[in-house]
Amino acid sequence: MPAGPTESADRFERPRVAVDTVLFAFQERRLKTYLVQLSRGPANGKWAFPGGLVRRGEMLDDAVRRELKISTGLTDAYLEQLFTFGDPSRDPDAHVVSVAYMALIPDPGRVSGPSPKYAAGGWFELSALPPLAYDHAVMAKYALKRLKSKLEYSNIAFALLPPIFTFAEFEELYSQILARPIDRRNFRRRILAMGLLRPLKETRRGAHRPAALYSFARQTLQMIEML
Amino acid sequence: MPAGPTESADRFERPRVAVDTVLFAFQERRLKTYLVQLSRGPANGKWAFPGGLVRRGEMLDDAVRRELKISTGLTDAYLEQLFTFGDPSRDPDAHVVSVAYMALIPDPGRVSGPSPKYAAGGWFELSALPPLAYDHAVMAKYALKRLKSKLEYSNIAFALLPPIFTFAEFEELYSQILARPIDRRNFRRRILAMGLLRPLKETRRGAHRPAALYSFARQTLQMIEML
DNA sequence: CCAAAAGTGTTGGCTCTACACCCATGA
DNA sequence: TCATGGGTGTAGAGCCAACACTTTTGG
Repeated sequence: MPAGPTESADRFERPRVAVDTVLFAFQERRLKTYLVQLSRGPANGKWAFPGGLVRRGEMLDDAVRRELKISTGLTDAYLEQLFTFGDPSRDPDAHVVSVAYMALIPDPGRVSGPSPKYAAGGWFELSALPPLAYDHAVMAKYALKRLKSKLEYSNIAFALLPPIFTFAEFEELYSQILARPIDRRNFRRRILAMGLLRPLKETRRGAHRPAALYSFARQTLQMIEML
Repeated sequence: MPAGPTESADRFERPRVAVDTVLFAFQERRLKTYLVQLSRGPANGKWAFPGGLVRRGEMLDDAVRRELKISTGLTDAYLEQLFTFGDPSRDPDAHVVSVAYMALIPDPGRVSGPSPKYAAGGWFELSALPPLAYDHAVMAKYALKRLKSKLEYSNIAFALLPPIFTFAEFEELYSQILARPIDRRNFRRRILAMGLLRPLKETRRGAHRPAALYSFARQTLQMIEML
């Protein structure tokens, strides 16, 4: 005697608490985000950011990490709380208050397929998202806005880049995510002057002139006026 | 046969959702915040920001407005969501996830006493807060930080000032909240150049030279580089 | 030797900061 | 006329944006 959606909703006296995670990675010179395809519920077939209900006694961050592990296999990511969405009609099935997080990782290749809980999972360019469930399109906009603004006044890029990278990769990340061209000379001068990056002695050899390698001076979030 | 705190906590399968509101007003040349004194629960006697549980089917903003009305009689305020606090041990009595809001009003004199739900209520200077319940001291810091930074890149001051004011009052608000001296000439030049304020034709007569009056050009939040 | 990406300086304009005196009024 | 808060201008320094060619390598 399974409960239908409506009856199910009535079983809860209070709003439920969930977390949803907008996971970003920079891959093939593009910012991408990870989505899962729902296989049940009123939004069946639509895509969504991975998320789920918070358990009793669980920290919000722990709930995010748990869901991230289930959906992607990831055990480490930079996490930042974004906003809490509480419109009772955002999920037609029940009153779910969702705390949205942004997660950043340097290497999207490490992500394993989603759990059987979902029909599918994959990376999407932000300009070509499939139809999103609930209010997740709003979350996507909100997350991108936050990421853009943090790029301009913090060293948050460290969470999207591998430990060692070229200056061109660093600059490409900025110009792609901010969606505007960046003056190479001015940008390099400013970044190096503020000591954000640590120049390494090695270079990366490729098809052309070798590129000097850098790593971040600090791997923790620092607020700095950048642009 | 009232339930004790422990038994009460066990009745809920899931975390509960609450809102708490850090209400700011600028009065007597000082930034003040409104606190209520708890008259029951494990934090009995301590002070806290007004708040309460979100009801089923209720928007978060509506819950904030409802609690604000109960605690202060206010029906209008600028509201902004700050952060969601979800540590399960933040309330020793139950797992309560609290969505913190900042509220701004121009006239603290309008606030009426708190509901019988609370032992007392009143305005406090931020430098002299009484012992706060739960994690409300963290909320206070968070709210102040947000207010400071928004003063620097938006016209949010409109929500803390009456419809008509002198430039000296406007400047005093900035220098007090940012806790640093402001160069009167440079500040005035910049603010007027960016068209943030609308000069009125009247002046305010007092004990000394009359002061020109201003109002905000826009009464809605505008993001602008200010300082 | 050619293609492709890496790397490098200067200048003019603009913005920001520092700073001190006169003005208008009521008492 | 005096006390008090209101109101005003300039100059030097520092910062920012615009801008194009040379270098290094692999193929």
